[in-house]
Amino acid sequence: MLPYPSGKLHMGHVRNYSIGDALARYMWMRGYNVLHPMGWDSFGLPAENAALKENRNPREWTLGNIGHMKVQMQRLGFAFDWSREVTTCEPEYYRWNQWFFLKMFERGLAYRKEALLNWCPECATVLANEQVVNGCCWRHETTPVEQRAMPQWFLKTTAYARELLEDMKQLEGGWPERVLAMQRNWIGRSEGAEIDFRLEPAGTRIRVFTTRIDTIYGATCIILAPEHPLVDQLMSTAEQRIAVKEMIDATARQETGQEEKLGLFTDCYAIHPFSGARIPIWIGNFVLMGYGTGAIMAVPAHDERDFEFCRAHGIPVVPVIRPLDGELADPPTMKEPFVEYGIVENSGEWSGLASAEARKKMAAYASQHGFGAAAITYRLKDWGISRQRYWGTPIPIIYCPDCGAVPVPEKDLPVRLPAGVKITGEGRSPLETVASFMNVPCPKCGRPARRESDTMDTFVDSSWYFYRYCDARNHRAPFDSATIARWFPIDQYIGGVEHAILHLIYSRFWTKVMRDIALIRNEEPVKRLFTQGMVIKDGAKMSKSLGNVVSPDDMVERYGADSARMYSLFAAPPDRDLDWQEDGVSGVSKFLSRVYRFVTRNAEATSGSGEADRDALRSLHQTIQKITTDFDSRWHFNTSIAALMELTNELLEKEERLSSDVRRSICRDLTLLLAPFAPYTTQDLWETLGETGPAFRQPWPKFDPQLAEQDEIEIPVQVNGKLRGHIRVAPGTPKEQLEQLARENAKVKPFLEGKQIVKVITVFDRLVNIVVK
RNA sequence: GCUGGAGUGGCGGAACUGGCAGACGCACGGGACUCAAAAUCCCGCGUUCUUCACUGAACAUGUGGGUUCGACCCCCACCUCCAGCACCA
Repeated sequence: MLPYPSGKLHMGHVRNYSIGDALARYMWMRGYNVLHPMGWDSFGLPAENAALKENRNPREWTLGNIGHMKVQMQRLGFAFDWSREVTTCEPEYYRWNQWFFLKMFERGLAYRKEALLNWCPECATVLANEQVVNGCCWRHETTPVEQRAMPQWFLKTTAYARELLEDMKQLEGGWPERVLAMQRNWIGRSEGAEIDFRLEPAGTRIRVFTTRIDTIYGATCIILAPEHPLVDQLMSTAEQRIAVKEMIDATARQETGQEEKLGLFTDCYAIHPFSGARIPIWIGNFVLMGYGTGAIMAVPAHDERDFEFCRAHGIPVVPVIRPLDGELADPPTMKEPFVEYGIVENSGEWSGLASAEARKKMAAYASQHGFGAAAITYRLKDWGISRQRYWGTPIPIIYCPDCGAVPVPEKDLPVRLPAGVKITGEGRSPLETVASFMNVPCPKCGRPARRESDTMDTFVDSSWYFYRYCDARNHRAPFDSATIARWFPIDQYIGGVEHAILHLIYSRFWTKVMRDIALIRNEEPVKRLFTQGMVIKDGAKMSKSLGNVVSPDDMVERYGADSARMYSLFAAPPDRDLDWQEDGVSGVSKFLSRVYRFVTRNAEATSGSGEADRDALRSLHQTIQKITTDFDSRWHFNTSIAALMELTNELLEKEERLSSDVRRSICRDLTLLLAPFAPYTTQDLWETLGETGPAFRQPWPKFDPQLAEQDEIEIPVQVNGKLRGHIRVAPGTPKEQLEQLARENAKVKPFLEGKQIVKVITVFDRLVNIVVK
């Protein structure tokens, strides 16, 4: 066995794949043709960092790892079509990643700019936003990340912000509400207005974004983010600049949730565009450069943060919104701002209007007079895809001293990763040190130029791997459009909720871009999404970074692949978190052994009375119905498996009294019912039964309602809603008769004596409830 | 604070459309087989009371109300836990 780091594939993955695999097998048995792309994370951070530590060539190492992971998955018996496997770390996949990048570059959807990046001094590398936890590196929880300014490539996801948000309507019902909520929140649309304040006396405009233009007469100062471009101009002395720098540093040191609102006065003033008043310009650390315009108008009377800031720095509070059921607040006695809508007051000609109306009219006025307009702002930011890493798709750009950033011509794709690169861990892109890679002639003018040394984020790979899977060996295009039209959008996607705002936004974005370049016609990649719960171990999510993983290999060793897989489905419904308690696996293992023994000893002709045949067949068909329903509607595989256990228990009890023919036919159906969950056991049994071919390609057992029908049912009898007895009747017994039998029942009678029967509620075939007084 | 979700035995969980609460499994206790152990099989297993016993009763689905013949399920208020976002103007 190859060596590999702790649990590359762990029970969290196994659970995820077991759900998809069970469903795929079931769909096959129901006669569907199923394409089943499986993604797994085998590239990127953990692999590269581990390699870095051991100072080995990441390519060999990672490929070995992928190979091992594949072995693990094959050992676990996932019915994935390996011939279509998409390996995203091969030059052919790079080619198409680069091809997409060039298409986006042509359309202005890929651009380069200087940006602040998260930097972990411990790892000596950059981190993506999502890898920063509480201001620290996710791998070094006590090491705060630093910010480093670096030029980097962005994909313009913001160009699709509106569409990504609006198209979520198409996903409603098919996607879990919490994922939609997270995406809505992440995209963060807010409707308001942008307003220009003139700087006095220079006349430079400061643009602010507000959702509450109706409160603008209450604006008592302007606050700029410390990183705002105007700050340099307004804070011209050395002391002032040092003060700004200190503010930025102090803010960086603060812990999340305990921020203090720091402020600096600029000694400058701006002119209020509505009232003409002269208001001071401040710098505040709570104003974010990354949202809106990086500058706000502070309305302390009607915004909590502004209130806190202005009170702390002695800036006046001017109430201009009157509550619908109250009076305009009195500044000296105000304890908190009034943040709701109300009636506008002290606002010139706008006084007396309702907030909602004032918002519209004031924005229109600003627009007419050229100092503002209604505006919509999104929280979503463009996707920074540059990584200073060896392992990834090289960004196909060449920097020429004369021509600037020149895209690599399509005919020269793919740009391959050079071999034999030493990973130094110094935090610069490893490719930078490879002269043969870096130095190339400019594609435009032919003079010496240098390649881009960064590689792409691995989320680029996962954004479209499932498209490629449908046509994995295509060398002329990323995939064939007609093939995609046949398979897309994906009917059912299954994954962890941790992808809600990463992979699942990126792949939606990628789909929209591909649609716009006429490669595909579907607008969304995934019609229905299922998010399985996490696997919890020792109170925390099972994950590589936390090191609390349970290796599937150990489980396979001890209980077998089928038991490990089945337990991951049995222990909890798939959408709920699963607390990993290893003790439970033995129960599933015992169950499989019982089935195995039952089927193998009944595979050949046996003898038996046959008096229990009817009952056994009834239970079998009730089970078929139950599992079929579970698959078709709600995927509660835990109850499906429980039903199979119940059936097996009953069959073992009745075994002696079953005829040979019935035993054999039940063995056949039982084996098939187990096929989606326990592939190895099933296949073994299938062959033991003298059958050939894969069990999971057999037709799913057919439910026969006549065989499932009960001859006699037990109906509960209640008195005043309390259970007092049961009556046994044939199904379909008329209500009158049920009522009669209920009254005469020996258990029930004592509760009726001396009482007056008010009424009797009889639910056909279900229940009788006698109401007495 | 906002958003989404969850609270049922010692534990994981079941109860599908408002109709027998605790399926199935784990753990535990008792027994059979065995020199012994493992494996396997059988029985018991919410709490309290009641009966010598068979049995029977009351109370139980986070808390408090409500609707209903009947509520784990629907409505109102609250508590706790988990997850995500969080100075978003």
